[in-house]
Amino acid sequence: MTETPVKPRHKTPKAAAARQEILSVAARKMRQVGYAEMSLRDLAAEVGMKAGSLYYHFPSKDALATEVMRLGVEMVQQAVRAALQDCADAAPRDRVIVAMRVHLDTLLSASDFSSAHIRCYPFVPETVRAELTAVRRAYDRDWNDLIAAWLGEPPDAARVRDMRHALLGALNWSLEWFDPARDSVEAYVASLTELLPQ
Amino acid sequence: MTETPVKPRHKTPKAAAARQEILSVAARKMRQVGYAEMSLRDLAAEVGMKAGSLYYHFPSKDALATEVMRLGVEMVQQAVRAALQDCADAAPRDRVIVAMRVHLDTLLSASDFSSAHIRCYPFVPETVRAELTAVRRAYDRDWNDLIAAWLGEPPDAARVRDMRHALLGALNWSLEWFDPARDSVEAYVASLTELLPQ
DNA sequence: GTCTATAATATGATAGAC
DNA sequence: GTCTATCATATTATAGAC
Repeated sequence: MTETPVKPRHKTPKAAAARQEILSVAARKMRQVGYAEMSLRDLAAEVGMKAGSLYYHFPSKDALATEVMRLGVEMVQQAVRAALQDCADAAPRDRVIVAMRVHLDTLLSASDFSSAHIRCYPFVPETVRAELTAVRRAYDRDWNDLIAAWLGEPPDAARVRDMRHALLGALNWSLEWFDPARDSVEAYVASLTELLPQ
Repeated sequence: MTETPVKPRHKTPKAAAARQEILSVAARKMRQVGYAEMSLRDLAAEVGMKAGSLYYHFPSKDALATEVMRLGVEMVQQAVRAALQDCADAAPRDRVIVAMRVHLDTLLSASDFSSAHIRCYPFVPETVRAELTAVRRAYDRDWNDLIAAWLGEPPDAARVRDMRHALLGALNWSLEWFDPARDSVEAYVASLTELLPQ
């Protein structure tokens, strides 16, 4: 019962670094080509190792994908939460706009993990989706709170949910059309802002 | 130069029926499990034939998927166009709302082809996407016209495009959350209507 | 038109050397 | 920790019988 390291997750620093590299490349591949189309041979080659070596770090392709997608939710959630803390006293409508901007920026430039999650979730194995339910719900709740504060009393759960679906739909769908050479996050957020009732 | 049948596309009525059945099942599978995850063996089994037999009707999996997705755009486009003709004299904003309702209804209940297109397009082979560019652009133009009429003068191409992306994002994203047992197209369209400036 | 049989290839995963 | 080698299986696609 003496001092034991809280979480000796990584056997060595080298293992931790390799694991991180695998996750990063996997996130990029999943975003680009999808879950089913990402082969472990290609992934390993881009990391600089052989397919079999991946199994030292992850027990299965599913487990690797789950980790990528779990990190993806946590990253966008943390980014949005941090930005909201920096404008804690702003008007509720302005806080919604801040959250939209940060969510969008995370998807489009900051995190392959977040965009991989959004693009791959629909077609990932049921067991993987099940493991992501909790983190997804937690992020949904953040948006529900934000939107409820904006819409004001009385709180109408169905209306809040519809607004969340509409806003996140307008944001997440950008993965299908956004071209950094032509579009800007700021400009799109400005257009969306026109749609939010004062 | 005498009367020749305009398009003797189908060798026999039986072939035409089988081809249609294959397309319908493929649309459902693509919507449910995605393009890469749809195996021709499973598809053929659900149609009631063997995998090899599919090649009598389609030269490749890509060609089959292309046809499914092409039909998907045309179906939603025709449904929206028909509805708009029925309210040709309505106010531009109301015509946008009609188009939203019909687009949504086509995705969510009327056409597996349309929903298969939307869900699978991001991860389908580049060659398939290339063949769909023209039909997709045509449908985009319909929405541009509709939105331009609503926003009025002066026409601002970037603003019209942003509005199209926002509206279609809010609609298409419903494939990720809509549950017929809980949600209704009418209710969601009503919520979206609140977001459209008068 | 659909079948059987099979070619050619790719995949996720495992065992054991180093 | 990573490698080589391989297993077991799945895939798209083709050839030819019926």
